[in-house]
Amino acid sequence: MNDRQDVHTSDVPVLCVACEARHRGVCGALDADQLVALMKTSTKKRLETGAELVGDAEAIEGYANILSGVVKLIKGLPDGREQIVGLQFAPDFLGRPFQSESAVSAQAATNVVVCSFPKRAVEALIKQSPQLEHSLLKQTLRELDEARNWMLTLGRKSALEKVASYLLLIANYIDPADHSHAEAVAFDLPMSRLEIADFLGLTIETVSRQLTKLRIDGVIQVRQSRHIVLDNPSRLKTYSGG
Amino acid sequence: MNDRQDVHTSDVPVLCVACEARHRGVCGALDADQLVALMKTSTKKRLETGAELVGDAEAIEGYANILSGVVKLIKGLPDGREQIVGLQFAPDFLGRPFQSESAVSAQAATNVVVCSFPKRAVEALIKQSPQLEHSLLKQTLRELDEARNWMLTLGRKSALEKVASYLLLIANYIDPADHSHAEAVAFDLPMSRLEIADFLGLTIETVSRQLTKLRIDGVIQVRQSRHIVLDNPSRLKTYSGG
DNA sequence: CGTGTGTTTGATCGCTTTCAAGTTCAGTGG
DNA sequence: CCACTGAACTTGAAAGCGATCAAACACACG
Repeated sequence: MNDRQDVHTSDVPVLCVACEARHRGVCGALDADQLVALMKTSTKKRLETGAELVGDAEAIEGYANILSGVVKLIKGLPDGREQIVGLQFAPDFLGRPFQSESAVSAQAATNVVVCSFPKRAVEALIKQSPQLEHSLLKQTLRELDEARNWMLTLGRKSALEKVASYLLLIANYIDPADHSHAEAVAFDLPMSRLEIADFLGLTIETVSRQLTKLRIDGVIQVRQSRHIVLDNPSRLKTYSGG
Repeated sequence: MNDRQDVHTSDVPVLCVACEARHRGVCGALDADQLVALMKTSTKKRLETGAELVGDAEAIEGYANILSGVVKLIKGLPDGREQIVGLQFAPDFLGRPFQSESAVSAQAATNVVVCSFPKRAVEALIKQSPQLEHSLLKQTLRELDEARNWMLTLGRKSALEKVASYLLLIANYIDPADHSHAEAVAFDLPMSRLEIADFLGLTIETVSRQLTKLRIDGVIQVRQSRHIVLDNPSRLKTYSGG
C-alpha cells in the first residue's frame, strides 16, 4: 500500500508477495490486477485460541485465507453434543460460497492469522475469474476426500485406531514428508483432549486412555500432555487400522 | 438421433431433451453445441444391483450422470471393514475430476441407469466451459455439506438416532416435500440391512433391532423388510437427535 | 418341498462411556 | 521460595450400549 515504486500491473501487493496463499492457496489463481483489487478490501486479522470465525446458522459476512494456525469446523446437536467435521490449515480458504447461511461454526483451535475479505469482493472475483473457481473446486474436492476418509475412521475404527489415525494426521500436517520409513517425528498437538475427542467421536477419558496405551506400548512418547514424539511412525501406522 | 426436423444449433440431442440431468444436473450448464459434442461420445448404460462402477484405487476411466437409481460410494479397510461414505441419486454427476485414481469404489445399490462419458471428453469440456465447472463446484459443495452432516451422525449419535436419521434421509429423497407437518409417507428402502449398517457404522443386527424398536413404538410400519410407512414423520424426527 | 439368502430375535461379551477421584502443571499471591 | 488455586489431564470402578455368536424365521426360487 505504500512503498510501490511505479504503477505496473505485474507488481503484486506487498502484503501478498510473501504470502503462502499466493503460492499454494487460492490467491495463486489471481493475476496482479485482481490481487491489487482484492487487497484494497482485505484485512489481516489475528485471532486468539477459541475465537469464533463463523457462527452456526449465522449470516456469512465474509471469506478468509488462513495464513497460520489451525481452524476447526464444528457441528453440534441441540442437546450440546459436538463433532468437529473439519480441520483447516494454512493456506486453506475459509468460507462457504453460494450460500447465505453457514451450516457449521468455525473456531480458532490455536492462535490464528487470517487474511479476510468481504463477501462481495470475493463473489465478484469468482464470477470474473474461472481460474479462481477452478482453484476453489480443487480445494473443495480435497476437503470432500478428507471428509470421506474421516467418515471411515468415525464409523468403522476402534478408539485406539482413531487416536493413532489422528496422531498420524497431525504428524503429517506438521511435517508433510513421507513417514513410511522409520524416522522419528516430534510435534505439539494443536488441540486439547476435549477437541481431539470431539474430532474422533470419543470422550476425553477414552482419548487419554488410548494415548496412555500407545505410550506404554512404546509407540509414542507424551510430554506435558501436548508434546508428542513418534520414534517410529511406521509402527504407529500398524495401530491405525489401515 | 432420428426424428430431428432440421439441423440447427439450438436443437438439443434427442436423448437429452427428456433427461433430468439437463434440467437439474450438470448438463444444464452446457449449450446445445456442447451437448451435441458430448452426446457423440456418451452412452446410456443399465447396471444391475451390485454392479461396480468404479473400483477403489482403479484408474478412472470415465464420468457419468445418474439417470435413475441409487449409487453408493464405499471406502474399506484392509481387514474388510467397510463404510459407505456417500449416496448419490439422479441427477448427480459421478466421478472425481483432476485425479488419476479414485479413493472410493462406487457400486449400484439398486438397478441404475447412467449416461456415461469418456474421461477426455468431460475434461476438455470443463476446460472450455466455466459454467460446467461452476455447476461441478456447486455439486461438490453440496456433497461436502452432506458428508459433514453425516460425520455428526456417525460420531455423535446413538444407534437409534442413526437409524431414525437414515429413514428421514431416504424419505426426503423419495419425496422431497417438507415433512415437518404430520403427513404420512411410504417408500421402499433402496438398500439392504447390510448396506444400511455400512452406511451408519453399525451391524445388521443393531439396525434390525432399532427398526423393530421404532415399529413397536408405533413410529414406523415395516412390511416385507424393505417397505416402510411413516405415519407421522415429525414424530420420527424426535428420535433422530436433531 | 427343500435350499439359500436376508432378516429378526435371543444371550452373552467387551469396549466405550459414565461417574468419581486423583494427578500434573501453570499461574498467583503470601 | 513455596503453598494455593484452577484447569487440563489421567486413572479407577462400574454401568450400558452395541458387537458378537447363535439360532429361528421369512420369503424367493429351484
